[in-house]
Amino acid sequence: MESLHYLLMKSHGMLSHKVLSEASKIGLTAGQPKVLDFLLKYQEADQKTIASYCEIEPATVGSILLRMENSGLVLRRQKNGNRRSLYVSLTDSGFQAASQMSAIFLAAETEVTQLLSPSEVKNLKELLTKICLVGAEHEKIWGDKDDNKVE
Amino acid sequence: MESLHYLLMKSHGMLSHKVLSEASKIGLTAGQPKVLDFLLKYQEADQKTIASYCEIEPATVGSILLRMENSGLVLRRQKNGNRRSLYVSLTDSGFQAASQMSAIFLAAETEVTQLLSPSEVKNLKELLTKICLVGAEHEKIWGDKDDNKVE
DNA sequence: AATTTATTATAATAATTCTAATTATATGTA
DNA sequence: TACATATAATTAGAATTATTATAATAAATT
Repeated sequence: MESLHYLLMKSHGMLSHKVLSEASKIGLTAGQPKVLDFLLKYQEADQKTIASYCEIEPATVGSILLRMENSGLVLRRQKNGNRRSLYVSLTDSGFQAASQMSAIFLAAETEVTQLLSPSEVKNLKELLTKICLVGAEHEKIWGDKDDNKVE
Repeated sequence: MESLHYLLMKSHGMLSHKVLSEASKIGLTAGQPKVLDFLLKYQEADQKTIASYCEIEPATVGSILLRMENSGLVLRRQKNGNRRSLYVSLTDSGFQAASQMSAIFLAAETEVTQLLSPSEVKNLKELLTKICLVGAEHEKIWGDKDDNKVE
């Protein structure tokens, strides 16, 4: 039996490669799909929250968002007189790209889980969710923004 | 329920961050732990095989191995008169580093699975293995099945 | 044997990400 | 208010990764 590290590296790598291959066809670069995924789900957030969700550094999110802003996918603006945080949201063009990505995510997930039954997929997601909860204790993302979308 | 893509990104990211944080303390950079993991398990291989295992591009493996060779972790040499493939193996120093990494992998896995029972961890690994098998069909590492889907 | 095709690695370049330090802003406290 | 501390984003520079093209070699075909 392979190590968990290997299995996660490989599973994530396979899914991610499929996603990025499709994403590049609609002009998106590597860091952008996960940001679009977040914004489609949560509408808007400051950059620090996006960094935490995407498991990348705040400075990296900054450079990704700069490119996305330049290509018209997102807006960054201040909110409620807070001049320290920048709130990020999708433009119409960004919403369109995010919707396309959503379909791409789904197709890639279907492909990599082709050997699993629906109940196994559900089981897998529940187990992975328990791993994510360990990190969530530090980050407090889960729980205050609750999305009850069903599969 | 979050998407599989998100759950894999987050789980892998959490585990990977813990691993890399420890790896940097023993002088290893981001790409090196997974290569050491492979070599500890399989002793030696050509660069293409390592790339496939690590889910990264062959050219990227080349640059990772160049750095590892320069820092004395691996050897690259020809084998059986084949001057096209380079066979990579661990030096003593590389074996030592790989052993340290092995303990680090284990500790990180234990930490991120702290909310799972042993049987749940086993279950999780089995499900992830089924995902990895889909990729193996294309890569013919673990066996050959003909696949009608081509991109 | 000679030619063609496929494979493996490398080089050069570009893009991405990370680390550390900096700037600006907000919050807390005397 | 003044000051210290904490927070959010950015900048600069280094390191890493991916992409594309090329060289060398092996294998296959004629």
